Amino acid sequence: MTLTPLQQEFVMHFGEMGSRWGINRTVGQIYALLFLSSEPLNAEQITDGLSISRSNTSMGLKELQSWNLVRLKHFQGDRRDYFTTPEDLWEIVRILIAERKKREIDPTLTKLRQLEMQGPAGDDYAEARIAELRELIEMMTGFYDEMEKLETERLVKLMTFGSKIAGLIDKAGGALPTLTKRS
Amino acid sequence: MTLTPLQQEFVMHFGEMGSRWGINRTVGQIYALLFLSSEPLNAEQITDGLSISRSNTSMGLKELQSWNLVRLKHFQGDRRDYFTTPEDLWEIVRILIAERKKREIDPTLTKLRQLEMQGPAGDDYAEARIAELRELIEMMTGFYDEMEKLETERLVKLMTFGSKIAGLIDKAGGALPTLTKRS
DNA sequence: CTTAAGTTTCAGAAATTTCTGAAATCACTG
DNA sequence: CAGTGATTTCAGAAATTTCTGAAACTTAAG
Repeated sequence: MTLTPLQQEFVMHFGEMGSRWGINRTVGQIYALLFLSSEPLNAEQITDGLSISRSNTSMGLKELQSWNLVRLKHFQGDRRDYFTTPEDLWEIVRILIAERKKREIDPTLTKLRQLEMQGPAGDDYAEARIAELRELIEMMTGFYDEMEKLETERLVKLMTFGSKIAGLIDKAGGALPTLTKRS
Repeated sequence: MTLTPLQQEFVMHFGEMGSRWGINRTVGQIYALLFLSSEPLNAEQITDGLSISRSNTSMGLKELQSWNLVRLKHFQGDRRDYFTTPEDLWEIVRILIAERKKREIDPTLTKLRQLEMQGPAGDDYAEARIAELRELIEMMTGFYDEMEKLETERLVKLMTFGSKIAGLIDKAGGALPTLTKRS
């Protein structure tokens, strides 16, 4: 299992970006390799394609599975697991956003609500700030839920509207809401 | 500088979430503390509020400044630097998204374009996959650029449209585009 | 039941990241 | 321009994360 120079570069890049994306180098590399492979790969192929230890591959695949980013495949008469990434890139994007929301936002929303439940703490500014943050996050996750429901076709349409968007918003909802604050 | 229990919990939470957000514990804590403080704080107040070393505070503040997440303030007759977070939460959101895009997306887009420039590498599947990924990222960043331009009022309106969004898209852009792929 | 292929777990090694205290730098004041 | 208060830098210590090899586990076949 030798990688082409193109695969090499792509895989290395994903490895380097891994830490910025909240996964580790190996996980990034495994994902990149699967992403570029037209055929599903098994753990051994990944291990030697990336020159890492077999156990590291196993950990990485487990991590990718917990992210829902890989699909399992089997072949007749071969009991090894084979892995792929979803063909449809939009599905990958949806998964990524959903998982990041789950890991990076939901816990904080829960915590903010919990803090508000504890009742007045005698620090009006902090309490107001927390409430405001909670409201903002709720608005954004509400919007996310709506986008999530849209079929890919509609999403693509929305994304390609370009500068038409502003006019659309104005036409749709009547007057602009009154502002209560200025930054 | 003693923190109230509310501040304590909030600060600790941001510290714990820090690593998931791509910053370290201290940076998360410093930010949380500033976020809840109605008054700007100087490095010493932060240092002893969080019981960390003075140099760690300095590093953390530098990091936050590189993220554009804090504002510098000065007082008459006091030459120490005081720090705050922007009052307007929407501004914070905008900054966060812009910075994450810069760190997590732009380098990859650059790399993908560079790989395509290198010309045919004799791996059709990988090449197609890379092109497809590049196109998708371009579409998404194009959409981001549009959203970025919107004033907060319009953004809020869009976000609160809820289920009206789908209908709006259909009405605005004529027929749905034909699909070329199914996942 | 035994064997063997495949996979996962886990304790410690290696690497990386974060944090500290001391020293260096900066910049204002008298 | 010396002195002082504030801040930054930096080398090493501490903590955390990642990676490995060996052992344990799982499952199917003979």
